Amino acid sequence: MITAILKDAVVASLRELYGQNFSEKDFQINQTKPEFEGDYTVVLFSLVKALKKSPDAIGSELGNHLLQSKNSVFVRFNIIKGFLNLSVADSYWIGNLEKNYNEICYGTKAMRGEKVMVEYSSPNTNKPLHLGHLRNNFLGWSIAAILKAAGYDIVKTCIVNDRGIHICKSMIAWKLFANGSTPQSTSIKGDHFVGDYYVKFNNEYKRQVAELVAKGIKEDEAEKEAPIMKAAQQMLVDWEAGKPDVIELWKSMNSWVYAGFDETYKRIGSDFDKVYYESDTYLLGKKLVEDGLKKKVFIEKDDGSVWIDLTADGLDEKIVRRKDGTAVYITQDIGLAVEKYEQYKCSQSIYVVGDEQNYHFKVLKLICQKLGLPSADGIYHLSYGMVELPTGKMKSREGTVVDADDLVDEMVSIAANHTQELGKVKDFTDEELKELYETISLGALKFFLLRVDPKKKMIFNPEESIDFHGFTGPFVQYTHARIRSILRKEFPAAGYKTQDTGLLPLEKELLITLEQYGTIIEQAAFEHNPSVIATYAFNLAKTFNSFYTEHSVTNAESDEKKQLRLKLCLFTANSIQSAMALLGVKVPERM
RNA sequence: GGUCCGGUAGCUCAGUUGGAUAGAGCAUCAGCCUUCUAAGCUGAGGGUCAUUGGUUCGAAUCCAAUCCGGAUCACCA
Repeated sequence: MITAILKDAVVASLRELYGQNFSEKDFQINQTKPEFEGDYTVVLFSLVKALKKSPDAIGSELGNHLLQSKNSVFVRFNIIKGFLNLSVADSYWIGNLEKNYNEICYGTKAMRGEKVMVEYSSPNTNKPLHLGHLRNNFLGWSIAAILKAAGYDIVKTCIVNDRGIHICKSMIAWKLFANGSTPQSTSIKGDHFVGDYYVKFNNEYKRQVAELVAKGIKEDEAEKEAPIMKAAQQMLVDWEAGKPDVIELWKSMNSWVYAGFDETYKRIGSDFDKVYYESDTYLLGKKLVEDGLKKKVFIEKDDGSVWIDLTADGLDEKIVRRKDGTAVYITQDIGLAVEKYEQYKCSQSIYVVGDEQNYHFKVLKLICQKLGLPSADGIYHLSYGMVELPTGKMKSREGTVVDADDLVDEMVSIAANHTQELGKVKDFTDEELKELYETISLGALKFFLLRVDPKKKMIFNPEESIDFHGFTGPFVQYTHARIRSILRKEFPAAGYKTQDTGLLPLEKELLITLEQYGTIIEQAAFEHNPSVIATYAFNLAKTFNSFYTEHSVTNAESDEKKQLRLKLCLFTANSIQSAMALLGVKVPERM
């Protein structure tokens, strides 16, 4: 890659010129700003002190030396105010084109034999998926794809929170209000069906609390005493005791939810290599508490509860076992971390979980380290910000949650309307149209959620539907479709070797952008950040569109140019397709 | 209160191992379809990078203080 070549060349030149050893970190390489001549720039200021020379003197000596070095790919240079601007030979860019224009794996790294686990999605089984889950799912899936492209073996997992008081609430409400109805009998998608009973529980609960308060009972007292809440708590006890009718109801309600989730997962493209269920894992970690006590990492208090003191690390005391001997959330996670490690031996274990749990994962990693677990150092919390509405956080109690299925449906219908208005695919069959609408609408949605830095919370305004113009998925998809349209007319001729005939500015700009793809994948993988890929795909499409309006491909000035541009088209289309695939976005042949 | 994260154009976001005149998209305005798909292209306007001070050749970027917003600090998960 050119930036790596340049860095090495500068280090070598500095050594030969001045007899001093510098490293890549002692100077900076930038892409040259468009208003100056050149392709890449060496910033000279940082070398001034060590060399005791003016930036201009270093620049001219370094520039000349770089040009004269053996096999140099640099052909010209100029120095402006301490910046050494270098021009790269056209033959370099054309060489990269020739080598990779139809290389499907372009930009990806060789497998390095290292396994990484990505846990994402992790839903509760008492309500359907919402917009926040979509961000989680798209992020997790994309990070897995990016790391795979960067040469890691990937294990995708999901932990299903299928037990606890939340699911008991849905179960109680179903028993009280459903009269035996089911998703089948009501034709409601299973996860929504169960979610509706969760809502019914809360409504009834609120009513009962209000009733008790009206009778003169204090509010916090009423919240504990409401019969429906007591029933839910009793149900949790019965569940843990394995009471057959409770278990049976729990199984069937969960199975309804899974059927609903599967439908959504299939539609949005989420998949997992291994699914863990909390009902299987919630007892894990108890043995580790014993070990921790022996190692004196944990301390037992008088009431029998077990704690870890993390105040020395700037955190608080944290409970790891209740006084009744039961495990808490963090204990399960310690246990599951060990189980995962024993099963897969991954060197890194990524948890895609919202930033509200930053503290939890800090504690988790620290405890695992103190216990000396081999899995500890590989724990990485990929923390992402909440998706908020312009009015603030989404709240299920206030009915401001954006439902995932509804949102996808709405996007599909917008995509359908828009496509029909444009009328470019009138010859498509119904089947093809349906597929196209899914491709465009999910492309818009995924791109929208992934183009923002995961760490940052983001605002979604349901009033303004997600755009199809500008920095969006459909923009990139459209560019791809346009290119494929050219390639259907004509394809690069076999065995035609492109000559170095002088590249036009837009041709070169496109080649430079294409050359950066490998570096971009590395960066996205290193940062665990799909937005790097989204930005790149957009820039590539934008650059191509400028080229496209300025220069004709099939009616190029010469055969020579036509072949060059056909290869450029194929190279760009392949790269767009590949980059978008890393985001989980498909690109259509026509739209 | 402790800890952590954020504040960049009217809106949504890039840019933060310190580098050239702070960039995109949307929205607004002005142009471009007899030529490979106008979901496109070209251009214009729009900024006290929250505030103040410091570090230095150079600060949106680093440091300190302040203001504003958010998360978290459960014998919930």
